[in-house]
Amino acid sequence: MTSSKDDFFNKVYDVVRQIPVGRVTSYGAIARFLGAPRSSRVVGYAMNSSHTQDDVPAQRVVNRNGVLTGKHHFPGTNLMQQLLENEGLDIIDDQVQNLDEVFWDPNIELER
DNA sequence: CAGATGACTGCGA
DNA sequence: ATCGCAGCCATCT
Repeated sequence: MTSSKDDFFNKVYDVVRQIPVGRVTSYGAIARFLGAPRSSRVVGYAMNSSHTQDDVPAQRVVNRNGVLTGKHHFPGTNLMQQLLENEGLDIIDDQVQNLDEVFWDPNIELER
């Protein structure tokens, strides 16, 4: 099926699913991997619809700062932080620590 | 159809 | 170094 823009969402979900446990990535990295470095916001929008996908660990997707910008979109209040900490990550003040160590860039790991 | 919003990013002051 | 503004693209109202 020749998909259309829906394929973009699908690609986003696919990349997010490939994020290893204990790692995180940024919206811009995913957007860039999809060939749309300027569509970082659209990636976030796709995550907003990620609730339709059960296999999308959206908690592993943070902004370029390593801040859990989308944590407010999760049920509860600190669920996103708890999930990441459960994966072995250190979160302080809704911000991922050692971001350089846990950062997972699809453009590098997947070598585009 | 047009305007506003958003889980972002980069540049300028 | 910190704060603010503009750009970009898809969806929502």
